[in-house]
Amino acid sequence: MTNLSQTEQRVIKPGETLASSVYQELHEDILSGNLKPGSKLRLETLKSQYNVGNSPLREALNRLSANGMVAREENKGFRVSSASVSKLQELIRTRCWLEEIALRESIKNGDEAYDERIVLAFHRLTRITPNEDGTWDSPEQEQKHQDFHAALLSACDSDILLSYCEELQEQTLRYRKLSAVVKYREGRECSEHKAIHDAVLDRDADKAVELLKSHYQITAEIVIDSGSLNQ
Amino acid sequence: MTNLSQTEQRVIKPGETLASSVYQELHEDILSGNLKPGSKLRLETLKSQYNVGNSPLREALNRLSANGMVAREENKGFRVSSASVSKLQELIRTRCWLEEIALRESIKNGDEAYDERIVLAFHRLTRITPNEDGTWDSPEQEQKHQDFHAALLSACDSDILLSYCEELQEQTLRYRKLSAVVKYREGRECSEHKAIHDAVLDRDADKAVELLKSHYQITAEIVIDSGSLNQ
DNA sequence: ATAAGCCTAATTTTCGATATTTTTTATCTC
DNA sequence: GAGATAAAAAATATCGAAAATTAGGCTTAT
Repeated sequence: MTNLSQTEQRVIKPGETLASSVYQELHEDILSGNLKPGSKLRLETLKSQYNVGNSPLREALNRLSANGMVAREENKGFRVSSASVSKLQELIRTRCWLEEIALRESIKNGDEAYDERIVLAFHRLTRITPNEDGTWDSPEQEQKHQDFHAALLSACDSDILLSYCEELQEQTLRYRKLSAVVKYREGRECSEHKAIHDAVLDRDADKAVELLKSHYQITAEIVIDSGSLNQ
Repeated sequence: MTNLSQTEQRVIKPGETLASSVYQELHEDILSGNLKPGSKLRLETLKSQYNVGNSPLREALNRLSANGMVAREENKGFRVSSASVSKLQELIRTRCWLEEIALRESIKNGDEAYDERIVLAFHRLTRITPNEDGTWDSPEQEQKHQDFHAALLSACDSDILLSYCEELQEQTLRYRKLSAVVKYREGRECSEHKAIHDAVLDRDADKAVELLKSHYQITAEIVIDSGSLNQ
């Protein structure tokens, strides 16, 4: 286990709690792959690594197990939830179903402000610049990518559905990071986003849905083909 | 606050933990309405009422807040999540979307075993008998009702989707119990179930979906019309 | 050899007490 | 009196140690 997001000096923002801070750190370390799928999360180890006591740690782990990042087994503690090809396929399938609904609803309900959110988010996404080494991934760029996809669904008026979509988005991100396919697939991905952008602004729901779904499926296939998953 | 599911003598089954036991008790008391929507959940109070310490209680509350039964606010503790007409409407709308998918998938994938599960669950549902006072609600009967609806979706091969459906089902149950509309709407409800049963066995997905959705919408309207919710 | 039972070490779970934060109450000023 | 400020009270969040559970190794009997 390499160095985690080392908490040299923890800063707890007002209105935050130690537990939520640890939650975020664990969340990042799972997404980034510092904590590998299936690996045991021993409390003593984590306590010293994250420099916290028992209660906030347990609280964070319980919250993580709620959204599928961590698996809990009674009296046997916690472990990072495992990853497999079949789980990824189920994840993508479900994500396509749910986002189709959210996208159709958004296109149906979307007003001028909705269009503007999409245009703006897309603009920011196209403005991202590559790193020195030619790769495209960085936290800021990943955030803009997420923001664009969130904007697409932002006129769906079911917060419940949106929260499920967000959960699935995070799970997907973990797989992408595991396989080091975070790299922004420059040309291809950019044109895919543009096509979705156009279809939504045209209020062409069928086309937008098809484009979005294949966008996810292509990404998933790349992850699978990278061969970093078992089964 | 009336008497909760008083833990005269707590029995912790093997492979269970105190936290999960308290989780179940709290869950029941929220569903049953003993703990009212929006009411504050003071730790000291709960500790003495459920006769447990700090850690298992917090653990249970955190788990409950994950599936929407309890709302958590940093540094301000927990409260039973509030209930309103608009929330119920969002809930039902989302539930219809998700169960439509799960039902269509089930009908598509369903094999002989699937049909048998439905027939069996339906048979058990029709065999329920009224209480002495003519009402129809009891834990066992409610369980059979749940089992029938679960059977309808049981050939959908996305566990993720099914877990979301289950979450929404529990939320819906809370509303039904709040409004005391648990009472099995004898004739009407029974024939609705029969119609769904038939459509599914006929593999008529469109019809089955329509029937299921209106089944949920009718129930929701009854709850709303009962006038026990604000807004 | 193999399986069952016991013992010890490692780990998770729980408790009681302490620290921190929020809410209430009382006081002061304008 | 209204509004702001500060102390007091209440409630939440956290810690460190005790209790309970599980896992692995050892012995013993078949």
